[in-house]
Amino acid sequence: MQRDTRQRRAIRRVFTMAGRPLTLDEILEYGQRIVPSLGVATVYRNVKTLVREGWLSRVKLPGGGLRYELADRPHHHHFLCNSCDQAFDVHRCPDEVETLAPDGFQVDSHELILFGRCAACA
Amino acid sequence: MQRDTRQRRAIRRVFTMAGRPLTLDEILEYGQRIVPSLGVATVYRNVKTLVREGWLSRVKLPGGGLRYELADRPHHHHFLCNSCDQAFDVHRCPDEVETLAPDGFQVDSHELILFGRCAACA
DNA sequence: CAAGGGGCGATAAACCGTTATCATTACGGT
DNA sequence: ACCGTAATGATAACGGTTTATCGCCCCTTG
Repeated sequence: MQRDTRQRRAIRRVFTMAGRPLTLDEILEYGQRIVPSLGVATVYRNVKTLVREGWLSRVKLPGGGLRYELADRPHHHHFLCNSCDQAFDVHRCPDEVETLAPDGFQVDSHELILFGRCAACA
Repeated sequence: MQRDTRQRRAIRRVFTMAGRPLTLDEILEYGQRIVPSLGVATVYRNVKTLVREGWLSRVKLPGGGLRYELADRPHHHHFLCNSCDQAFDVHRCPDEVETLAPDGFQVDSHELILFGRCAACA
């Protein structure tokens, strides 16, 4: 049976407060501010579980490891800061993206990534 | 001084024939059809050199390792097949991409990736 | 509140892509 | 063709991320 531990609650809280995709290091760092003893293995375990439950989703952005975000967000894209390496949500999307593929190619989904400097770094 | 070896020529030929971004495994596989003795280290070494020379450029797509493509290509994007994991070029680009970022965010570049099934897999 | 067992966390170990090592090969200038 | 030396290739080593291990803790149920 699934237990409701302090660590698990902390990880969930980190995501609802962050509002942007997080790397495992970020989850660990922010989570330790709530539960200082939080360990790496626990983060990996819970993130994996939360993904399986459909509460989190994997965000594959270039450079470094995977990131994770709340799964219930509507369609959006991402901005990746070249300076601090943080990822942010971009809530607008160019139209007609599906039509860009070559003939015979079937588009299921798409990802648009903007690179640059975030508001804090610019 | 830079020598013109069979291996180096093979790797260059692989790229001019492929016309799409290649992973290191793909370079190795295709290269070995030209020079069967071709080894991993040689591929890594030459790819690194070719990138430094500006002949190849790194393509960072989600999932797995880096890919490489000819550097002299005009602005374009990529299609990633969910079935065979091959990457292809997409020569069209949505307009006004730079304007999608939130206020205060400075956009330097962007990458659009279409996911789906390529013509061969569909 | 007591007890059972799932979860935690420190650590070790597996994993994967990349780089270093080094004896051997072969390119290119003479 | 010869020779010096850069390049090759099999392998070991590396670094970073992810997973397995296992004794202890603490959440849950009765």
